[in-house]
Amino acid sequence: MTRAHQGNLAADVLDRMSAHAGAPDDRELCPVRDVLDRVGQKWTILVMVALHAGPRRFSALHRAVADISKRMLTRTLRDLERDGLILRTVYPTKPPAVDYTLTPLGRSSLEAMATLIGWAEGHHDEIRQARRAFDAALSQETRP
Amino acid sequence: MTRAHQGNLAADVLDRMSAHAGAPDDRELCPVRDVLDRVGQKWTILVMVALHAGPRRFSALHRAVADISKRMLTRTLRDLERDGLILRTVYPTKPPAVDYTLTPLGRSSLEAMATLIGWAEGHHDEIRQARRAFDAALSQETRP
DNA sequence: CCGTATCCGTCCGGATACTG
DNA sequence: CAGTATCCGGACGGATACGG
Repeated sequence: MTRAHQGNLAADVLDRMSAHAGAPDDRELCPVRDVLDRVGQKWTILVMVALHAGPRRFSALHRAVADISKRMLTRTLRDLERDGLILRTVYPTKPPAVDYTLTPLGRSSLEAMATLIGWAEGHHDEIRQARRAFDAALSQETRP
Repeated sequence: MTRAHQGNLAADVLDRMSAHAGAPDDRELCPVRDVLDRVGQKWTILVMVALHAGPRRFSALHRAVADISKRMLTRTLRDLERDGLILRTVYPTKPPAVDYTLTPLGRSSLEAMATLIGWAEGHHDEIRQARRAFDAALSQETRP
């Protein structure tokens, strides 16, 4: 009775969610909103993944993520640091160097995300196919 | 060599992501963006969870999610239908009735989401604590 | 090197009113 | 009942320029 095995854990979580599903979840009360909003932010995942292999400096991250602006990289890193998912270290050299590392909390969150990422990879084709079918059906009823 | 066991699967996914991390992921190429953008949408998860227990009608969903507007409920349902995650069925009664059901694809995606939801529940306190610490440290250096 | 400051367009999403 | 139509504020996020 310590811990359900993989298969039923999901159902367990979902059942608990169904219970208080209609609550006015004002972020303080709803962990799901709080966490998933962050995950949904445009750059969060990419930055976390870039950090997965080890500590990275600001400029290294800027190169790794490629099409992120400095502004958005800074904002994303600040948010993650504030949530305790990454650690920011400043070395008082000249010019100063800064690096970012995943905390244990950050690593565990990344592993939770990996489940979803894996699902995305595995089912992306099905989704794209469903979309094409939907769009095709739509344009046929509009202009027969 | 067929398939890694649970623990290493996450690392496996992440390693593959690290590889092509800097690609100009224009949605067609990057399943991660594609799927996670949807997950990050404000109402997606709540609606999916509401559907978890079984088929629901439009008005039932409207009550279940509580503070969603009809406009946003409609949009969310359309998006999910387009992606093949839910199925919309119209009964030509008078007035018409419509219900929504998770497809097998939708159910499997919900289970992937449940991992993240579970993580969120388990670590929300740590995050809130990290935030308080961060904010406290910030206001001290600004006004000592 | 590592950011902050400022400006500004875009789009998400809420409120409201109307329809078959 | 199950939506669509329209309006609109505000947040998200990019470009650019500047600072320690």
